Amino acid sequence: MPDQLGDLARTHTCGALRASDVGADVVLLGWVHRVRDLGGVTFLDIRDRGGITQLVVRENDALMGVAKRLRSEFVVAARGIVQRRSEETVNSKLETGEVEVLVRELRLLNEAKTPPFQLAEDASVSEDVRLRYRYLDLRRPRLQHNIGLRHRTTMEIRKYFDASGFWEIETPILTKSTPEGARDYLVPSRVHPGEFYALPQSPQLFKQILMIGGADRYFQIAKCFRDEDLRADRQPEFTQVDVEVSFARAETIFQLIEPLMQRVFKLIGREVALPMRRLAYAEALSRYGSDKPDLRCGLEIQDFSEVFRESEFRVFRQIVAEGGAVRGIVLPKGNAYSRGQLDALVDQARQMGFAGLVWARPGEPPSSSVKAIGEASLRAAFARGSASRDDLLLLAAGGAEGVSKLLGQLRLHLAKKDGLLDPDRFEFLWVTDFPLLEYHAEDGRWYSMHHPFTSPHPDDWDKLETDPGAVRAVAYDLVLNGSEVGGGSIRIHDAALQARVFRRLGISEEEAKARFGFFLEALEYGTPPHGGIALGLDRMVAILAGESSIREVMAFPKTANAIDLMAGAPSGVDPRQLRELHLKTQN
RNA sequence: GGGGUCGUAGUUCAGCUGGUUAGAACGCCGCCCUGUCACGGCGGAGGCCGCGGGUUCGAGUCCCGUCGACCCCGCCA
Repeated sequence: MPDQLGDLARTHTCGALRASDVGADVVLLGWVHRVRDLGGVTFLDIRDRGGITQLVVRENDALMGVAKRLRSEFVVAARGIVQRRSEETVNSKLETGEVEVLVRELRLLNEAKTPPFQLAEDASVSEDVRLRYRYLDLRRPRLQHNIGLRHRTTMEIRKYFDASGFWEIETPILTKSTPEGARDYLVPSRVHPGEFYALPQSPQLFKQILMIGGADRYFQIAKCFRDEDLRADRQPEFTQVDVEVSFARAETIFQLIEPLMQRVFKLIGREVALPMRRLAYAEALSRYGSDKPDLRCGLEIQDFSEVFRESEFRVFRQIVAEGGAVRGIVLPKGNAYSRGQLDALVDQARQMGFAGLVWARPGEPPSSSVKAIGEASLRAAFARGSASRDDLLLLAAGGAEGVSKLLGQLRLHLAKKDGLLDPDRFEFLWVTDFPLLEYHAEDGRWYSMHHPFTSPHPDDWDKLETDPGAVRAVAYDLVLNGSEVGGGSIRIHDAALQARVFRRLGISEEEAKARFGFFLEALEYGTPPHGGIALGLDRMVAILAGESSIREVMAFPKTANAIDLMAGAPSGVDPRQLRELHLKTQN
């Protein structure tokens, strides 16, 4: 039978006591972190969210019997007197290490089974075990820190938006399926046989309708759901800081979000320099081979097409003649790469999808493999790329965009390998002027790159019908260290333009009405110009915490197979539940 | 859907080219210990080597399949 709390009320957390508290009669409550039983005296480290404090239980004390029973992770209440430790016994590793509590009263509030992994050590434990026993992992310093940081981040965000005149408004979790975009999670309706709610992929339409409803400035820390495959930075349910502003231009959003980032990064003691850099999508792609470039390293992609237009190297010449491109990266100090490392790199490139990767070292005569290129062309290429004797030139050829994207991957690979991505640097970037549409050859139609409510750039409206691929959107992503941490746009507020975009997407009037009718109708009742952004809270906090997976900043994440190892979700359900929901499963 | 890494004690790992009784550390259990703080000392328990099949005189080790965790591609308006 465990003891009850009785009249014991916490006076301090386990991280609070200092030399100035000596003599105080205190009550501490927490878990047994570690027991050091020396026979005549027993030291107990007890732990709560605040830290660790050493308790002392001495012989001849009636309490010794209780102390001897204690094991790791038992829950205890201790009342005692704070005493100063002698100089030799001060523990500088503990915040409370100058003092200890001489126990006068000790209650065993609960026993605990031996944990499947040690909490007191910062030992490495495989992730499935951590997830299965998430409540234990949550007691360990890493998650305590990350979850606390997440709280401070959301508080900072709330304070910021409140001070900026925003209202936090909740939007429905049970909503309507809008099958464009990611796969929906569906919720069957009991009351309406054969009909379904969908969980929101984002509160997109609701926040726009809030603008129509005069909310003017809205934000929400919103759970979103997407039934797609997972990654280190993607979970089926995740949290967006969702923002929408009436009468906003893109500039309004940038100037709103930049100081927010500044405030948030102050939480980890970092100054963010403003304004942030901006890069048009097309430039990001050609210079970095990515729409979310990591700017912590240089390694820009350069174009060498002109060098090879007249070259004696047939392969490159032909690709350029056919409208392709020869592009490459100059790797500083790359001359140090051994032949074996270069072979491995070429191999790696093949796996990434490169048809071929040519390397050449300015510092030495051309190896047999690059002789075909010709000395003159090589010299011209080195000059074009300003490659010095210590450098390494890497070249690939093909369709311009494809080659850039592959080189973008290679760039990151090289940067990681050579340790060029300083984890302690934070490079923000706005990527702007995304294309409005992208063509999918499989079904021969255009799709919205962002979503169908994104405003086309006013200068490009007339190309909607004639040259859809060239239409820019007033859309922007916030990129941090190569991670997309936010994305947004100015929306279409004119029903006629919205209809035109739907037509371009091949969505008939009836179809549009069936899917978004409520929204299109609302659009006709005096919609103010508006726009906004959604920030990926999980990714943001992961970066703040220095974690490479968002699972480390979520209290209860799912595995890569979308399973909750602790709760055991998903699971089968009672046949009666299915009947009530008018559902039958196959097989 | 595809590719890769990994799966051995509660945990983290070692286990060679296939060869006696599968090891270590930490944890766990018992005894001893009055100033420890990763306490220490002595003793002990603990293994479906993920699962199924195959090759072999013999499989933790080789092969095939399968399941699970992680990473990547596809997917993620």
